Amino acid sequence: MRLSRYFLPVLKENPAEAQIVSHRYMLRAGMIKQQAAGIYSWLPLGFRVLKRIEQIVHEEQQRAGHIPLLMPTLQPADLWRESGRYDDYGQEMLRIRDRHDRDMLYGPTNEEMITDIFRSAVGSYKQLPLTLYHIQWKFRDEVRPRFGVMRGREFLMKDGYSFDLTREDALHAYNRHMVSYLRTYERMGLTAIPMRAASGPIGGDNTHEFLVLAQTGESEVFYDEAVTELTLGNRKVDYDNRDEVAAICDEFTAPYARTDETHDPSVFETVPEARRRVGRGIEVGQIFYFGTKYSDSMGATVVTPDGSRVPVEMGSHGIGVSRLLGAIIEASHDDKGIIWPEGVTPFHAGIVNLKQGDGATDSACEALYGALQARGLDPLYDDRDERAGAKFATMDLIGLPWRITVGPRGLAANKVELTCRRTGESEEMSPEAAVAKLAEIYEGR
RNA sequence: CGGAGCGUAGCGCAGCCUGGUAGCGCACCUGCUUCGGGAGCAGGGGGUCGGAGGUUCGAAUCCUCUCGCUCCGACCA
Repeated sequence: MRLSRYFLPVLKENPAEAQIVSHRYMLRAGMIKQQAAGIYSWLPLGFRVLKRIEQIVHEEQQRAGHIPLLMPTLQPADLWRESGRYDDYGQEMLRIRDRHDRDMLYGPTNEEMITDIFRSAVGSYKQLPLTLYHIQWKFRDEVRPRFGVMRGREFLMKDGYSFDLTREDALHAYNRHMVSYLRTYERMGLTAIPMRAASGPIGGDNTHEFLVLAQTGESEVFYDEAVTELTLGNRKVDYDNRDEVAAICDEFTAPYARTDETHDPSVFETVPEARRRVGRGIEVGQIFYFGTKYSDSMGATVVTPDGSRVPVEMGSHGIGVSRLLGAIIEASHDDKGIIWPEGVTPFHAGIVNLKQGDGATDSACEALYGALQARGLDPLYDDRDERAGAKFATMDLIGLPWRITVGPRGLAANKVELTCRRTGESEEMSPEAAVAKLAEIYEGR
């Protein structure tokens, strides 16, 4: 993309309403625009990142064997009357009436609807296991939205629903989700720690929240530092192998890691003092096994091998897709702006032309731009007629992980400068070498 | 929903107390100079002061109502 033809409305000054760093930078970098309290337009740069995150979530869900579909944002109230939640949910649920006076709602979640889909099409244990998911906009009419996309009213969420015959099968689905989530967050450059969560009124015994450590996090967290050092890396995982999947879950849940809701000081004391940490975290996902709550009340049953009929064992598993942008920025920024992890960056690299209009630099930049694209990369070429300082400031703000600086001085020796946003380190090399290095960095991503 | 505050140009703000025909910085447009970390000079465009009603000769300013947004608290992916 050529910046001169793009739509990137960056702000030099901080908007007054933004309190936390991710909100400030998302506004300043021209990623979002607030349209009402907790409701945002996604401008081109923000939209790109949102789509990258969404893509990673899709890939990892499907790798785990989960099947995508898409349910509507608006739902009929009757489904929710069946489960009893129409009355339970309270003011957070946005209720709407259509022209025929039918009660509708803007879905805050989809358990009822997915259960309805399931019961109308599945009747036998032979069709299990099944996990269906979608990535769809949700609405929760929060009393007090804040922190930009971290706590909006409208938000994009991946929610998946597992259906199994037995509790044991359902726990495998639970574990499968845990591992797929670990991989998902890792690909986004995040350390998200699974922490035992409070089961709440639904009463399921198995639920974990995934927390990204950040000073601005909403929840206080207590953990063994050892948990932050665990990674999946390039491990191959066979998601059908129960023991393997369970072993990974054991590995990642063995060190103490809890939110204030489930924190147990007496257990925490058993962690060696040098490794005990208290911090704050941003919740970016939750997995939940809840058994037959909805299948019971809504009649989602299957016939078992012995001919009897039982309600299916269910779980629901969510990732806060739009919230992740905020979480990633909270976890990865400096005083100049955002620092995108390579896995989610809106553009792979920025090209800064230091002397727009100079024949040699212009053509060198054009050549680089074409060469990067030929290698399958997506560069942002700052071809505006701006001074160097302004171009650098913009690049730093929008946080592309790599920058190629092209000026007449370096070009005289056939050199451009490749700069890492995260470390600030620069290296001079030929344009060809810069392209080759970037291609190598992004290989496999 | 309890408490506090703010709506004046695209963004950040002053002006309001003490009514008298709206201002500053950034951004934008034109020209010249400048050109490796948000340039300088000169000129220029842009605002029914959130909305409605009221008081007054006269309202951004005072009064009433209303809408929107923000912060603290309770609540939440």
